[in-house]
Amino acid sequence: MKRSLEHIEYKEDTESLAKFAKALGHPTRIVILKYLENQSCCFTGDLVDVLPISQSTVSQHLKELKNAGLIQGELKPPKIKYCIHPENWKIAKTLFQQFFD
Amino acid sequence: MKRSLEHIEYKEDTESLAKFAKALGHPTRIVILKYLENQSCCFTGDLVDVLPISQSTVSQHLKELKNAGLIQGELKPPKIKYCIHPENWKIAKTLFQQFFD
DNA sequence: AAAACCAATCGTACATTTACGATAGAGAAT
DNA sequence: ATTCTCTATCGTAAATGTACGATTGGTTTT
Repeated sequence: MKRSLEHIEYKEDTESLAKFAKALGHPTRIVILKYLENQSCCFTGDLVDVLPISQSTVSQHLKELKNAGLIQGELKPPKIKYCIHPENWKIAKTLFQQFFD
Repeated sequence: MKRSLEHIEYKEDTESLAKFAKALGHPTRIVILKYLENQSCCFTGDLVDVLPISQSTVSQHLKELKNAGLIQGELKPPKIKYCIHPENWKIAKTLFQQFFD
């Protein structure tokens, strides 16, 4: 019985696309990204006001989007300004376009 | 301390996009869908031969893709023929296009 | 009728995700 | 220096995801 998850090798594009897709795989994160697309940028607090979830959960979702490379955070003390990460956003867009032909 | 996960209401398009994205959120499923896009259709066994994972795991991934509506299965005894679900595929494509502008 | 084949499902183990409240830490304002 | 504000992180609980081998069930072939 094998009981430790093995990691399998995939092509880089496949991994990237899956990573981006995974980041998009929660409605809250879709809302956040749509918000950022309209506003171009915003602070964490703005999202906390808009979303029906706690501050810590919003922060967690932002962290995941950041880890996936879809957004970036800039220190604007005492706040943090989040924006779409333009280059990676473009890469993601291209990967999805290619994927769907 | 609240310890049961609440489900929050989102717009239908947001939910749909997140659902499709979630289904795309694993490299194995990306590979399966790419395979289906090229071949147009295939049997479970074909995928088991190609992928470095067990039959039951492949079956599980197929189930998730089916639940997300991205593929459909047709009985071709003793096999099962899987194809892209054209209508939903188109919907997914459109949602991603809209999302990325 | 029995054997063979294919693929779904079951049972299980472990990892990851999602949510919360509480706490911490960095900077600004008093 | 102390207080206030904002947000990340910690700790925790519950749900979901990912993988496997074993089993089951339907269909075909023998």
